[in-house]
Amino acid sequence: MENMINKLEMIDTSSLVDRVEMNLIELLVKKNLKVGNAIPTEIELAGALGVSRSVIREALVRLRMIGLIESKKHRGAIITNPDLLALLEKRMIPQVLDDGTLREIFELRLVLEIGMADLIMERVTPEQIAELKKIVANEPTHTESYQFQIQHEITFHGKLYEISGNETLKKFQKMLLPVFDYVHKSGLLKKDAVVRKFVSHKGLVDIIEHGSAEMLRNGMRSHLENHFARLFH
Amino acid sequence: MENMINKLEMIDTSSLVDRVEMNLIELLVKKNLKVGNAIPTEIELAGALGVSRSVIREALVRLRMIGLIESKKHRGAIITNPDLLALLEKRMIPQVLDDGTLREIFELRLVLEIGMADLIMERVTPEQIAELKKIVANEPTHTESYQFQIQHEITFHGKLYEISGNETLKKFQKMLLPVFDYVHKSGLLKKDAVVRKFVSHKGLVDIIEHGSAEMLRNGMRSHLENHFARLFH
DNA sequence: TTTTTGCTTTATGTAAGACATAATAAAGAT
DNA sequence: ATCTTTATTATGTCTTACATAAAGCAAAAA
Repeated sequence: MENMINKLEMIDTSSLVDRVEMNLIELLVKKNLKVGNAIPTEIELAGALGVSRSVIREALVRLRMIGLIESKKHRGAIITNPDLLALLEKRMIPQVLDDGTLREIFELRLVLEIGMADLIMERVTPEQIAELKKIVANEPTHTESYQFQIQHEITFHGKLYEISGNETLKKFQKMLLPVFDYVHKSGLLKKDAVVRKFVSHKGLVDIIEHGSAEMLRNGMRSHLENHFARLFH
Repeated sequence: MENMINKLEMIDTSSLVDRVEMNLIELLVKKNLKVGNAIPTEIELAGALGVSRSVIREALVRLRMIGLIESKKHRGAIITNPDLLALLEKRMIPQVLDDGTLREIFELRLVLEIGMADLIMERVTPEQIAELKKIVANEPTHTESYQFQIQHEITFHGKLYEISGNETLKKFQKMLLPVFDYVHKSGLLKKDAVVRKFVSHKGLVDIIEHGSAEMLRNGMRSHLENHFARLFH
């Protein structure tokens, strides 16, 4: 009895749209279509695959949602260079993420900022160093509003992402921003963490100008110490 | 003339589905629905919003694609906790990503692995160290097949992601795997890089067992030196 | 009583046809 | 040649209809 059941294979329970979706992705990949190329009209696809237009439409909506195509109203769709993260951004609604995930995303930021030291040191230009100096010159004092201090943090660290020269990384950061704001405001992290300053923004700039990647990694780790402390205890 | 144009407001060019989509997201967020709660049927939603079922369906497809809801066939949809990266995974089709993005994603891996040193050192357990030792004990020699060596790389580094205790991070790695494979096989990176071994897997395990986060960061950076060299020259 | 089988209900999956509308191209007017 | 009008076309939206899978329930079988 048991072994009889085990012999049975899962039967394909995918819907028509599921198969059409796969079919279309395959088509796009196989045909090696370039960015900007138009894809056939809904009616043509429906005819070619022998399904109704509603099925095609639904499959196309999916492709659009995963960023494979871009639809122009009343004009059809074209292949697009998937902006990997623009879409993720839509899903980044802190209110609907559970606490564990929010925490993990917060960790991810720390990981990224420490890990990108090599990219920064390799690619930073003198102009960018000047810009960084200008930013830290306007560093807010402790007496200024919380919101203003946060904004300054974002400006400084955002600049670092920019210097990394990795667009994907930068988009990632942009996407994570609302989460940080939310995590800070919510009670997710222990509020009563020590607010000691370790390596300051200015210290980081000094390292970028005169130091090494290794020094920057360690400096950044120290700079983020408060955050780590709040995560680990 | 100019100031006249500036006074004009962008007119709303969104489609009905666009608005219904926003409406539904708002509904879900506002009602503070919990994971697992069912949402009204398509017909009810169509009635309530005064639009046709097809519009509702299309909006629901979008919500499903961004992971806000999960549909059970013929039974309706329920709220779900969005798996941030499951969707991204679908878009990770190396063939449709342009070279620049592929390169950036490759960099991202290096950034992550260096940056996650602190998470590893904070959370690694004695059992996990034992597992790591087992993995490096089976290290393939240079004479074994390329594919086998790659597989071993994945096993080892995958374990590190696991030890980091950050599920989001781990999913991220899983998602990036096909890209690495592709990047290696394509001519995107200079093939003739020095294939010198710096810190070995075994060296990393030693650090994890007896060293510090700082040492692990530096060790990992050294371990990945070949990759960096190929990126930076 | 327990288990199996079949029925009914319900919501979604799929189809087909119709018309509205916006973007573009073609034709016509100046 | 430039501007305006008019087709043309593909998508956007609506409607209706029917097929089908899931779930619960009732009837039948053990």
